[in-house]
Amino acid sequence: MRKDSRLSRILHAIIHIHFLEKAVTSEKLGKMLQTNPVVVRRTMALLKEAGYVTSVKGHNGGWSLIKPLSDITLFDIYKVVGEGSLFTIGLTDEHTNCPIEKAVNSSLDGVMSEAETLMLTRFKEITIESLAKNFEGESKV
Amino acid sequence: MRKDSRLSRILHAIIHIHFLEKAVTSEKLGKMLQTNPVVVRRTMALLKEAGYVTSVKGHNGGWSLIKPLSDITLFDIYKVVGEGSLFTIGLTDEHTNCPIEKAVNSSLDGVMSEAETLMLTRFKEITIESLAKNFEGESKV
DNA sequence: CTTTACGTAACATCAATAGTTACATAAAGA
DNA sequence: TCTTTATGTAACTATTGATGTTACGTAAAG
Repeated sequence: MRKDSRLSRILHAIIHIHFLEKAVTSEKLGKMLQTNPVVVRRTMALLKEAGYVTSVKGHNGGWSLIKPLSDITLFDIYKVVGEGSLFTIGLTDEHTNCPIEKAVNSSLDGVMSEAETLMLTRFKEITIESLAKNFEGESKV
Repeated sequence: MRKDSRLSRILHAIIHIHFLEKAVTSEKLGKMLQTNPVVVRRTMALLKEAGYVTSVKGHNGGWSLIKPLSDITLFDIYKVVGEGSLFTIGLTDEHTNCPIEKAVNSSLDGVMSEAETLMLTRFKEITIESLAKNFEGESKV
């Protein structure tokens, strides 16, 4: 199944923007992320809507951060990307009348909920700033 | 993203088979699972290959359990379905040279691995028999 | 007024399960 | 032996959402 890499991509982009002095164009971000400028705009639009970045048109335009990375958690960005389930495992018809199916779904759902809670808890503990410090000693751009 | 409901579906099927006296045809299982007999065969073939059920052709044929449900865990069935990642979150190019991307991927991967470990641990703790007992007091077939 | 960038619509691509049709094969039963 | 019942599979199509791409529109700088 094709994966949703928007979370990973946004994090990557936001940290690059953080380390650059000027506004960064979608063109440049596209090269850094190895993707298309339109995809960059589409993805960054989510961040903009959530109030983490601004965009400026025309010469010297591009994307800039509004909030410091220390104020943004992985959970914040996770919410930006959206609500889709975290898991590739799907339950069958959830409005079934079959008690067996209900028991199976309930059990799987319980385990997935527990794992989701764990993940979101971790996401809340991790600031983007801490990610940006995870490669000390290496070239930062 | 389209979900993989094979795990849920196999569990549902295996418990129905358990509660029925005779071998169950793909046709009947299809009705119970609200799907197509071919999809049932395709999915059950995985179970057969792993040695949990047998199939018999011709009159009075169909699917039967080989092992008792108490000997099968949710983890066993999870393995039957296959190795695809549990998460809809994907990492970007994992062979990148960009230290930022590496840090991001590493962090996301850490959280996902922890959650996966939790899930698989739970899966190992849950027998299919326990699922089949989860609806006492209700009609069992 | 030209160039630079974002903003966005519209469409094609991809990936993996699910759904469907069609037919081969094996086993039971008359 | 012939018919019916089932599995076993191949070969498609449908589905779904991110991703990739082309094409314009619009705003801002020079």
